[in-house]
Formats: sequence, C-alpha cells, structure tokens
Amino acid sequence: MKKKVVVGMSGGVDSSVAAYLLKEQGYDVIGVTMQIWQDETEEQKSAEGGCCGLSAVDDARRVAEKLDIPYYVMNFKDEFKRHVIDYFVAEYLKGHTPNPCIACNRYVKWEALLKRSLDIGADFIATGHYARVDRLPNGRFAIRNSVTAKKDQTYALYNLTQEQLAHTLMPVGEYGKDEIRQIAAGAGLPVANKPDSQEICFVPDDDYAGFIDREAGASVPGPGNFVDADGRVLGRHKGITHYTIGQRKGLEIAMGRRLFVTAIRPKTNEVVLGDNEEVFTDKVLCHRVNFMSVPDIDGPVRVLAKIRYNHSGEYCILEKQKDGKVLCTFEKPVRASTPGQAAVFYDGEYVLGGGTIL
RNA sequence: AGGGCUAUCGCCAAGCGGUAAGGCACAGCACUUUGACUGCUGCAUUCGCUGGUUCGAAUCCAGCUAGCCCUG
Repeated sequence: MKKKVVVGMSGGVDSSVAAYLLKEQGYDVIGVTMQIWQDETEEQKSAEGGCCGLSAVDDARRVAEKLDIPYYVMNFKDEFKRHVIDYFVAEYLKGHTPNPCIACNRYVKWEALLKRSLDIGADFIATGHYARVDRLPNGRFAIRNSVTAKKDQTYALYNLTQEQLAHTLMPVGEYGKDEIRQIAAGAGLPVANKPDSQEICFVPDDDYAGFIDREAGASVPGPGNFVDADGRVLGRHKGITHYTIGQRKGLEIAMGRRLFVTAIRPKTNEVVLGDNEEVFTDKVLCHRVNFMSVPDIDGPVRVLAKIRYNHSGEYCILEKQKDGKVLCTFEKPVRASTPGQAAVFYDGEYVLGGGTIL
C-alpha cells in the first residue's frame, strides 16, 4: 500500500514541486494549505505573495488540480496566534528579537499540522524546505544541509523533535533553486516563475513595531533614553520594540560616527548605543536547547554555529552548563549575538542541535 | 543696556576672494525566504538678513538680527 503524505502547500514554487516530486515517487499525496493568519476579508494585500494569503490558496489549489491530488485548506489560526504571534509580540516586549519562522515550524507546521495529518491517516508530512532529513547510524533523525549551500533552510528547522522528523519528508532538499524552477516549468505548474516570498508572512508591510503596537496596545513600552556604555544619555528612542542588537539604521541620532545598538534594557526602558567593535562577543549562552543528531552532549564539542539565519557560521566549543544551558565559545568573535535569536549547531552537514540565545 | 565671540544641509563641520569638503542622520536601490549588518546611489545653485567693495565673495566692509561669553 502506498504511503500517504500531506504536503504543506504555500502556493509557492518550492512546496508545489515538493508535491509533484512525491507524487512522482509514488506517494499518495494530499495537498494542504494552512490558513494561519489572513482573514478571508483582507487577503488582497498579500497579492504579491505571502505564505498564507488567499492568493496562496488559489495558487496551491491550481497546482493541486494540475497534479490531480486532493487538496484542502485547514484552519490553524488559533495555533498560529498562540505559538507564533503571541510569542513574537511577547519577545519584543521583553527586548528580545524572536524568529517567528522557527516557532511556526516547531509548533504549527510540525505539531498541529502533523497531528492532524496523522489523524487523517497520513504517514508523513512534507514541505518545500531546502533541507534533507536523514536517519543516522546512531538511529537518530537529523536535518541535513540542502545539496546547494546557496539555498539552505536548515537553520529554521533545528528545533524539530525526533518524533516529528520521523514523519517528515523534504524532497526539495535534493535540488537547487534553479532545478526546482525547471522542474516546476517542466511539470507545467502555474507557479514556476512566482517570486520568492520575503518578509514575515503576518507582517506584510514589514512594520514590526507597528504590528506589535496593534497587537499589544497599551502594554507596549514607550519612548525612553538612548544611553552609552557609561550611562550617559545620548538621546531619546521610540520604544524598545523598534530596535535589535547590532542595529544601526533608524536610530535617528547623529553623533558624528556610526552608532549601533549594543544592548536593550527593558527594565529601565533604555537602549544602549556604542561603536561596532562593542557588538562583538566570543561567548554566547543558549537555553531551550534541542539536540538533533545526538541525544545530548557531555564533554566539550566543537561545532560550526550560526547565530542568525543567514550567518555564514563560525566555529565554537559547546559546553553544557549544570543548569542545562549551553555555552558557546567562539574561535573568532561573532557580531551581534541577539537574545531571542537561535544559535544552530552543525556537525558537518547535519544539524547537531540548537537553542535560543540569552 | 559697556566689551568680546559666533552665525555654512536635520546634527557636527571644512572653507580664509575664484565659483559650497567630509562625517552622522535621512531616503531609494541591491543583498537577504526573521530582525539586523553590508554595499551602491541620492541629499545646500547656496553659506542668518540687508546693502557695499570687486571681473568675481560663504570668504573683505557696514548695518541689522540671533545665540554665547565677560563686565556692570
């Protein structure tokens, strides 16, 4: 009997080709688009293409028809609101800089969608991520780099559990972006030339602070002081939700030299500014660590770590602390280690694990 | 209401008679499938105001205005 797989279809090229490839490979494919944010009444604004707009549904449906596979739209708004939006807002209010895509993957795509997929008798879920899933000799499942280093999305997937990975297929990871588009064109998929999506799907105008204002209203901290490392007041800021570590643009403060955000202090509502050199560090502490290619670490381990999604990576030594946190000591200082962002550890081509930066 | 100093792009600041540097900020674009970073491009026909000298002034002179400092 053919294995059944639910493909999360965003309406984009990648997930469309994922569905196509799996069907070619003999799976019993079901297409599903997750309704996670847009209200049916305001989908127009995502016409340019977000991951969850109505145009996305239209595109996904057309692809499903073309592939002759069953297609459904499932509502995950509650889960998305709770695990992604609320988390996103709460993190910013704490002066952190969250990565909503990681939370969405972990809790919405690979928890809610997987559960419902298993409930309807599926064996796997699949997505259009540029990554692969392998089972290692030690029996564990691990995310593996896409065949093309150019297009790699493993960073946002470090937080998946073994159980989730055991039911995951990522066929797109075997190809490069150009190949995927060629496959899409060759298969006659109507989305072959659709541009890649860019910003966070639920903040299409890219105005994070404005979004947080609308979501959190009065609880959003207002203007406060810009200070230097010595506590001297340099000026006024618009509210800590407008800033992230390492940021230079948008400070609207002219000190004659480039200034960068070196720290955010929610307690005193201060944003600390300093020179670029001050934003480098060789120590990064992580909590909520998820191990993937190994069950755990005991002694020090040398890995390549990325501290943001498009970081090229830097080698560091991992050491587990008594409290379960993991300390990364980098061989070369890294720039702008930012609380709320993820540090993802790589052992060769495989994701060893990752955690949230403190 | 005595004396001195200063007034150049949003901020800082070159210029010292020959036809407005630069930095910061800001904007746009590129890069980027979280926020950032980075790169590129743009950004005063005009130098507090009004006159004068000069072939020619932001640069010299006079008056005015504003701010700062000192003395009463």
